[in-house]
Amino acid sequence: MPASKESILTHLRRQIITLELAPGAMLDEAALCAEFDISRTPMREILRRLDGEGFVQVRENRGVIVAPMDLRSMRQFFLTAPMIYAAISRLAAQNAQPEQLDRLTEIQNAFKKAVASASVEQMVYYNDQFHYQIGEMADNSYLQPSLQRLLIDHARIGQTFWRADKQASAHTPDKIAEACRHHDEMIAAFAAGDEELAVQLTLQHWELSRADIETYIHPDPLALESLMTG
Amino acid sequence: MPASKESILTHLRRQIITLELAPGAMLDEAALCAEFDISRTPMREILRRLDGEGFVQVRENRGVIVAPMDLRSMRQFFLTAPMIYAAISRLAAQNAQPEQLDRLTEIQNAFKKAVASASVEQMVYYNDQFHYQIGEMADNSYLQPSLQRLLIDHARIGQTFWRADKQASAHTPDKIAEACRHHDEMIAAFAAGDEELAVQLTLQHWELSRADIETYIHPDPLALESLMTG
DNA sequence: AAAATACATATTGTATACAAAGTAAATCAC
DNA sequence: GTGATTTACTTTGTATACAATATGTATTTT
Repeated sequence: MPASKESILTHLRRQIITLELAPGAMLDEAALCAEFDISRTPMREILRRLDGEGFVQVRENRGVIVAPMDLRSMRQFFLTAPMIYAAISRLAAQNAQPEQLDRLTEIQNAFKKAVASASVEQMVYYNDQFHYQIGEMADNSYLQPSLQRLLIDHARIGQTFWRADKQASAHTPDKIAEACRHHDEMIAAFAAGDEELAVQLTLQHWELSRADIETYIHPDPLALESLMTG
Repeated sequence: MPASKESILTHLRRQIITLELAPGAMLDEAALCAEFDISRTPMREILRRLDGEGFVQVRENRGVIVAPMDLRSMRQFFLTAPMIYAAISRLAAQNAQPEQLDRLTEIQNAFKKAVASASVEQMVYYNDQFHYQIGEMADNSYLQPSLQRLLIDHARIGQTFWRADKQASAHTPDKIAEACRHHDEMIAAFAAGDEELAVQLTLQHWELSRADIETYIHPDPLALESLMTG
């Protein structure tokens, strides 16, 4: 029985944001057709749609690759993310519908389960879903495409965030627990329609993630020095 | 001889932003195939790509329509456009490459010709190209998709801007001439790398357009009153 | 032996036939 | 006459065969 196109899209998106499919990796059309038991035509349509969403790049006559992650775009990411996230959160606080808040809570519960079971892939996935759902609540078709692109790279760049915590020592505050708390508080802010609080929490949440990524990119200089003098 | 896919894409994009293809209009796959002399497979690929770019909507089993323009999204447009335009302009001032500035000047020259010949469609098209090129100069893959969606609707909503001027009386300042001057000044600001000036000009440019659209949506109340009392 | 060309192979793009889904019209029941 | 159901038809989606393009290998040339 062939898989539905929607399920294949979801599956591939998930593989890409969890780095199961590496940035820049070649996607073999024929292999994917065999894997999901569909013919080339619908599979090609799926790949073009993923291209439109920013997950892959379709290159004329030269196959499809997972969207690459160069350091050059990193700078633009740090510049753009807080701006869009803040704008989206403000709109979400203005426009959130009850059913959407229920869905957000559902996702957050799934996220908490992932944290409890220490499953990095699940954490990455449900965290992404959480922020995607906030985008849905913002209900702004102009900002959504940018948000989606930011979330793809945020999930991939921030991968270390969820992994690194395993090594957290007793005196280090638990980043994941803090991120999780942010989520809960954000849900409350959206439900209350408190724009300012929602934006403030979003920026705190961003800062937590940003700082972690930065230290990963620019490791503690002392550690570097000890390597050189040791 | 069949048309190239790229030329078909350009052609359809242009028809959509100039309103030659009305928002919500059904696109007949078979008719398009015949018109451009290609088979369904590549035409379908073109339509899905236009969907990814926000020009059309592909609805499962129910055909393709030109992206609709509802009043609901209008509000989001007014909210989002200045924010994205300003951010894009700032980045363009930071990152503009000489060849990109040359291209921008070329487009502006074409735009001026369109103004001189009073061709509304050409004005709409080259104005769109002008702002799209600024997006290229900003060199930010995260913001670009949002900009593109804004430009599609800006071109369509703002259509009146270029048309209405024909009726401008002697005492009304010429909006089109002013918009054209903005363009020239923006090019200079980008070339000089003057971020603040670029942003300021962009917001002025936006305000000119915004005010025009607003008066079109909310016509002079006195005129309305005279209709009721007359 | 190194570079360049030509050939073989694999992969991507296109056309078309077939299947499935949706739409509209006509018939039938009430 | 109105509403529901069936049937014909149109449109969309999928599979597959064929064409064009790219890639890698072997052969030739210098």
